[in-house]
Amino acid sequence: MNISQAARRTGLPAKTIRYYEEIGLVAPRRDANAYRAFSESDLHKLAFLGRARALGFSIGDCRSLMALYDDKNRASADVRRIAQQHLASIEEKIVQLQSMHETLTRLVGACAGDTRPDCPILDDLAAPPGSG
Amino acid sequence: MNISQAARRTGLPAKTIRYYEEIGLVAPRRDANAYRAFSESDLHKLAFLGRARALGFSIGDCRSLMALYDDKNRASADVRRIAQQHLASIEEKIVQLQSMHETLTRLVGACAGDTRPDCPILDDLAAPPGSG
DNA sequence: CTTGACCTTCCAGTCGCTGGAATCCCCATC
DNA sequence: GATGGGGATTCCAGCGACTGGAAGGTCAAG
Repeated sequence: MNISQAARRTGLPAKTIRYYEEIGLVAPRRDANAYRAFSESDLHKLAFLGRARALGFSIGDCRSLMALYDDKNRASADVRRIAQQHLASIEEKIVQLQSMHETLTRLVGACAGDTRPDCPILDDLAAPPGSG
Repeated sequence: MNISQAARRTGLPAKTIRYYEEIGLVAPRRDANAYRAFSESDLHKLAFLGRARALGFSIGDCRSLMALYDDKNRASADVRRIAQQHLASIEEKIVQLQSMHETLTRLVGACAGDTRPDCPILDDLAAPPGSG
């Protein structure tokens, strides 16, 4: 199967698939004309990667997760640890974003958004409340 | 004032300040020895940038916001539009992260996390529920 | 034989820094 | 005047995870 078909089947851009090969996440065999030939197993790996990436796992995590998937003697604790750490970092990001969201919502709410120059958003960026 | 003092006063790493100069966000004058000499106005700009970046604005947005800040004939609507677009993108990110969080929480909760290989996390990555 | 859709590789760019090397400057001490 | 240490400077490379584009090879159809 050609790369464009593999792309269609996995939902990953062909460019991304090539990149995954380059960094050693998949290794499709090659036809005589040097075209990549994807097996069902390759597709399975790519789909695995796609789902892991969609859950926000880093490429490094994906590599570890695939290795664990392949290791039939794995301990599920190892998988769980990776997932839990990722979960924690997601929680951190959410907290940060929510804090930004809160501040921005307040500022946007305070700004008239008209043709006049007065702007609480800029005021806050120039000197946050309680600074003087 | 030297760069290290400017860094201390603004809370930005010296490297970041140099980078901001490189991309034209600040333009401290230079002493005879080529050392950057930061004025209070430079510090103010850097602090502005620091706060805007802390709210997640892109460098491009920061540039626009600073320009608006300097433009005493600005319309607050222009500022508000930038902030609102940013707010929308933050909301998008939060939604995405929350969706990841939900799935991961479920998977982590379902995984025994012991020495056995059975792992719902890997099962899900290999073939999500409802796929066959 | 040409057309056009595919495939290949390789290089550059994205974003916002960050680390490091090589060099220079300034001040204090001996 | 030499030396040492802590600044400062520039420039180049790299991060993560792709993405875009150029230059060229391949294949099936007409």
